[in-house]
Amino acid sequence: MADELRDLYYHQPFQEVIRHDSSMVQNIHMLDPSFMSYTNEYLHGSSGDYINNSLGKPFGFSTPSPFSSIKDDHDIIKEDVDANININNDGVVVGGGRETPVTPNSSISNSSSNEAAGDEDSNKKDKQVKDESLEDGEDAIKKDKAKKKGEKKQRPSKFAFMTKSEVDHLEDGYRWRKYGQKAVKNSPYPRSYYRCTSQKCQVKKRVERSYQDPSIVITTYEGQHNHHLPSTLRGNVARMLNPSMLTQPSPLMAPHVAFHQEFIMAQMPHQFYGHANNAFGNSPMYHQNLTHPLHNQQMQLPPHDYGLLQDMVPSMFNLKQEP
DNA sequence: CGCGTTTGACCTGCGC
DNA sequence: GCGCAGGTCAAACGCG
Repeated sequence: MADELRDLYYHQPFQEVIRHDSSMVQNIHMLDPSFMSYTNEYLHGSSGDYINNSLGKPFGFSTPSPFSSIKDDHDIIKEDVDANININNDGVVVGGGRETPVTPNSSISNSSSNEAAGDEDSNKKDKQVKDESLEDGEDAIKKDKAKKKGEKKQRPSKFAFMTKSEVDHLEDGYRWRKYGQKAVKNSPYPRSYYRCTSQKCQVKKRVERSYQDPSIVITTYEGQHNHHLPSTLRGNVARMLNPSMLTQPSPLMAPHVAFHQEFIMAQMPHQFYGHANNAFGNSPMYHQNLTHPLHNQQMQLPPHDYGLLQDMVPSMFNLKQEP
């Protein structure tokens, strides 16, 4: 891809998304999956994870996908079939018997190759393999190899978004324990690895700063929480549902943090914030924040795309209670 | 003392 | 097989 083109695609998603009073968090934007693929390749060299998990199309563009040079769309579709998600030629994600329309502006990066249960399973498998190898060296290794031969290692569900923030580790309501930090190739900024501190919860997240725009933090969630928000934080989240919070932020939470958390959770797909997300059902603020950035972006699009926004918002964010 | 961070070592997957 | 890069582990440490 030509360098100018890269720059164009890189900057496109961040055009005037949302402004907040706080200078700390100026805008938040969910990553379009293919954009995430692109940024990761762009930022860190070829990264199979994200490319393989690509869905949909990049911001601000209709067909054809400008990222086809990175990976053939058909390949992407094939891989996402495995993930119980498919994409038709109009960029509509189809999966699990439901259709979720995704506009070219769709910014959710949900690379769900398997759900959290699978994630947990794969983690357990990994541990099991380790344990076995400790118990019985050669046999375990043989078993392991046989497993690997027969089945591809499943990737856990991932969900990435970008945030313009001065803070690296963004408050999102859950408690995280940092378990690693690595230098990122071609970037002066390290990548941090966090794990949910709740027992038996296997959710992880990676946090890194874009070296192209150091004000942008790229957060990638992996897995699904199997527990509710910590109660103290949940109280704050509930408080944020009150539109008056716009002028009266929670005293326990800095305005930018409160805003940030609410925004993240409102945008996050249900599967990633299963329990907590329900709280945002019909919050006026919730809609205000959601439609705003998309609307702004939509201004650059052909009129027919605007209709998709109406389809997308309810399907993505109308948080239905699971039976 | 409990909890979270830091950091070097180690493991794993992938491309050549 | 080798080297590289990403990801994880776990001991040491800091903090409240």
